[in-house]
Amino acid sequence: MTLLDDLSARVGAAFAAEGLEPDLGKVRVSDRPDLAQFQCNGALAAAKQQNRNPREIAGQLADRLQAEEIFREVTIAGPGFLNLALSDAFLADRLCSQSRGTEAQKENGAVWQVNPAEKIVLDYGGPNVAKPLHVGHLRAAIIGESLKRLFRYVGHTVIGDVHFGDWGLQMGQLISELENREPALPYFDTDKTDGYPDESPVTLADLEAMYPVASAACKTDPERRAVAQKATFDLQAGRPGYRALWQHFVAISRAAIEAEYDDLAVTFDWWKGESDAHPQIDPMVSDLRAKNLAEDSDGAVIVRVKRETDRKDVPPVMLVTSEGSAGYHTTDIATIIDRKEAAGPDRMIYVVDQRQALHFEQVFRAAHMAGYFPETHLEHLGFGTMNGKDGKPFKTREGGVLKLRDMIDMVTDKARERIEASGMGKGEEAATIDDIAHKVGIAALKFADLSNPRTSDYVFDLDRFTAFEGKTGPYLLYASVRIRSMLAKADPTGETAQSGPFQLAAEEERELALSLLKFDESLRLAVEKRMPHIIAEHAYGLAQAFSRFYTNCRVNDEPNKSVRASRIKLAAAAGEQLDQALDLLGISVPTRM
RNA sequence: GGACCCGUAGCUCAGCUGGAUAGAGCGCUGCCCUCCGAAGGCAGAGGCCAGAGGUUCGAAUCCUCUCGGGUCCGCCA
Repeated sequence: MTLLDDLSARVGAAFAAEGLEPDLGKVRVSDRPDLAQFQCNGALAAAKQQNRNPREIAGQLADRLQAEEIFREVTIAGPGFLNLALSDAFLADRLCSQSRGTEAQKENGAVWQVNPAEKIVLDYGGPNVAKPLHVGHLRAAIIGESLKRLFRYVGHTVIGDVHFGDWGLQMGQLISELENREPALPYFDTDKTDGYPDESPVTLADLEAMYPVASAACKTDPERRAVAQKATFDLQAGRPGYRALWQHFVAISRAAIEAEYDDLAVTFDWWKGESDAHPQIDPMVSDLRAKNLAEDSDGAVIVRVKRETDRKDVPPVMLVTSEGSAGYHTTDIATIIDRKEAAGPDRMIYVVDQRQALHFEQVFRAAHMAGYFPETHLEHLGFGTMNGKDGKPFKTREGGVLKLRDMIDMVTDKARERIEASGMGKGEEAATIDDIAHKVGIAALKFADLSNPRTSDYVFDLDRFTAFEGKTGPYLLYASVRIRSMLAKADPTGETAQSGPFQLAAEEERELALSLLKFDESLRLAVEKRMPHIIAEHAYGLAQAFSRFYTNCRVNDEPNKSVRASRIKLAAAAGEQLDQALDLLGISVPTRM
């Protein structure tokens, strides 16, 4: 139970005792920290329902609550707000059990656990063979990785799936492009059915160069397009040479893409591709026909998913095009079947650009109608675009799409500049500096992204993101590193933090304790709303609370031994929770800066 | 044409299941380093919450309309 749930239950009980609805006792963090720590506005609603004076109701509630030991002070204010302050003993006790809990639950969870726990397939990839990752993949990766960690931390089982684009027309385009360039290769010899070379005939650079050429040619030249379609068809039908070639393409692309994701500290459990769903497609189309859900229309096969209650136009799902190929609706529905068979999950969640919202709605409806998976357990979590300073989706100076690799280099270089300018890392080896610069750069990028609500667009601003001051990733890393370095000096053995009670006498100690205790509520909100920025906010608020504490409370040279021990414990708890929060955002902290 | 999202401080953005004096970061002004690394701390200036109506004891938040910006709307995925 989170702290707010606990308080709400207690206040709700007071409402019930007054013959009022207990739900009205909902407690939240006060929006007037100068007046109270927490507040409850339920007396106003109760007064409305019963046509009574809100201040009178609030007064009766306050009398009841004041009798409870956990409240230091319960007052009424304004039209009937209940203002609550908790006793220091309760805060200390609660903090103590939270710290113990964190210690004891390291393996299986957090200060707050979901109930019931689910098995979730989380899709946050979507890279394609032969196409380097670009900024469009960045947000899915960053947000998805964070959600994966959050879900796991609170008890869910999560399978992260990259959903590799390894199957469509692009494959035929690449195969036919290579056939044009090097027709003598054994893969194109129709008499041959096995014994192909183990070594790929092309490098990653070749592949990445071939794709745009092939793609452009197919757009302008119908003949080229027909050849590519034929190659796609043959590949899918199992032509041995094409299959062997395809495996090379997939393998070299995957290695490159996986390395880039690694750079972002983003990992996947499954590297399944669209090809894995392919065997499901034909039976699925037959099944949909048998269920009278699929119908012919203009030479194509479609599934109508529009509903009477729709206010907007929901076009049908394009199952098979008039050219006879499966579209991406089809692949996505087949993937649902494949995932269900492979893992039997309770839920499937897609972290994909907001602009795909209609697509997923169509797919989910079709899957639901066919009885493949309940629509209520299929979620599309859309996200906004990362824009340039002109407010339009981020482009390079030349107007092209920025590769992720270049983006990472850009932030890393900037981070290195900042580190050198600030005199950090002096005396460190070059390799260490490189590691720090990389971590700082990635933290800058990730925190800037995750501190915005998932659904919002935001503006990419390199200087702002990489600053060591303010609400940035580098600042939080710095805060974490400094807490650790301070503790190493004050409490080299780490023993102090293990024993002794928390003593909360100074206002800053109390505020830091409160900030630490709000973590559970942030976790719950972040998980329920699927919004990592709530954790980012919490991490920053915690760092601020720590700064105030550290500015105003002596630690190392505090003469009173038990006060000193308590403060060391507080600092250790803050450091630990800050690192935990950063980890949930997918941000790794360097040991030194 | 239809549907959805968004207009909050000079800038970048929170807050939106209605509640007290609308918050944060950057930038700006003035103070503050005898814990550890000034990362910051304290004080301050800066807002008709796009505009107009409506519901309500109470609206940045809910409803309607207007203006401005963005996105999507069956055969590429």
